[in-house]
Amino acid sequence: MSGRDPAVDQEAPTRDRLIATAIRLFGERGIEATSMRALTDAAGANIASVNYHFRSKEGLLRAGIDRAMRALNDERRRRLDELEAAPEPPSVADLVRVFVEPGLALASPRGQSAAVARFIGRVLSEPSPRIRETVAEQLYPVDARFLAALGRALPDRDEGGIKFVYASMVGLLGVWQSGALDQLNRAPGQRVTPGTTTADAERVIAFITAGILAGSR
Amino acid sequence: MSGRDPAVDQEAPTRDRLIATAIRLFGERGIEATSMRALTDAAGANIASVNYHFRSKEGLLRAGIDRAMRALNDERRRRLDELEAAPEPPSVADLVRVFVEPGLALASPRGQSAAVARFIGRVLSEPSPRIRETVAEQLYPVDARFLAALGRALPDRDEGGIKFVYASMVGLLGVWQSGALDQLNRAPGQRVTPGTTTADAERVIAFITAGILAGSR
DNA sequence: GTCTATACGAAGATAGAC
DNA sequence: GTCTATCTTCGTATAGAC
Repeated sequence: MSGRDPAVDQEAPTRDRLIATAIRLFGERGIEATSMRALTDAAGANIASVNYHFRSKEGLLRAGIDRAMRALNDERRRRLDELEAAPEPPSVADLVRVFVEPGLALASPRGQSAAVARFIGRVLSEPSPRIRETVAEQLYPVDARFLAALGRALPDRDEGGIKFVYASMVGLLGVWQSGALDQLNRAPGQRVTPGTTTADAERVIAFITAGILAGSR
Repeated sequence: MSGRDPAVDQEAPTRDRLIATAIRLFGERGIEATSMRALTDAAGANIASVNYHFRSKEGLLRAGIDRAMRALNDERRRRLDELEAAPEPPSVADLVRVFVEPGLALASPRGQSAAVARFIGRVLSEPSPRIRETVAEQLYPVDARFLAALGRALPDRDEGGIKFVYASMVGLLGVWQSGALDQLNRAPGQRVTPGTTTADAERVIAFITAGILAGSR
């Protein structure tokens, strides 16, 4: 494992190169499977730079979560603002679309979108309580707004019911983002199908919308 | 970390004690977070016994997946047999129930059910290709039967559509089994709510059933 | 303020004695 | 089958150069 990652801007400061490389490699290979030596090598940085800038591998991971999820959640908030500026209140289908689309069609300046999406999907399924805490902190401002909007769109549900359907949406989106199901239903040894395409977005939105609406009619 | 796990039968052979302890500790603490030294200590075995019986930590994990998922999938197949013995063909709701209920209400002789469910949820979100392969092998015989049954219940869908809804069901169940969403929507610092209860099973079934049926009407 | 060379303890894996 | 000793690689810490 030697040589730099050509997708990383070598002119950027070390700190930024480390975060960009972390999102890419954690997304592509997995977090545990990526050693700090391979990561700093790909970023063109010294092994000790991680400790200097982030204190630990987990600190670098948190910085990656911050960067990747902040952009995503800013976009979600922006689109929710638009939706709520309209005269009629948003439907459940509208809310699901606004939450899911930015996740499935991540726009990234350096074309890292697939790796970023996988990174977020992986982070959402991390068992470590500290990572979960970081994710929850990033998601909390968005959580609050979507839960309120869902509550208005589904006045017959209690708080537990709203939280349940919101968590199901977040979880299912994370599953698709992580590509965890790409290997499902293959005969043993058969090769893996590509991954979620943007064409699948409509199916994901339809599935989640119907799931949320279940029981209201 | 010293002392044996009281829940593990000390009379059982070393190999079985290791598998039982692995399912329990991997489920409770996470796979990466469980060291082989701590695991063998809890199982009352020597550190080298893992290498002898399973060649590696991953080999032990695979044995745990085999044991935990085989019981689950046997139960699914048994209930699917019952369903298909009836005169009228099973509905989508029936199929979802048969697949989801054994996952959410795992019956275990030693009351390890919660740990087993979390173990399976974690395994389903493992990024390692070799673990995914093992899971896919275990799931494949069940996959084939459920996909066929879903195809019969939804004659208007093509193969891709059937695979999509099946994968969504597997993924969403895994999310709930892993408890990954317990921490969602808490103010930062707030304590974590318990976990999925059996009472939630009906909501999960309703959500998935509606999601699968979306687009057929 | 940044970055590098180097060292330390713990992890998983393994060889060979018993 | 089981155990001790040992190997490599991991994440992390520190001293000091620029």
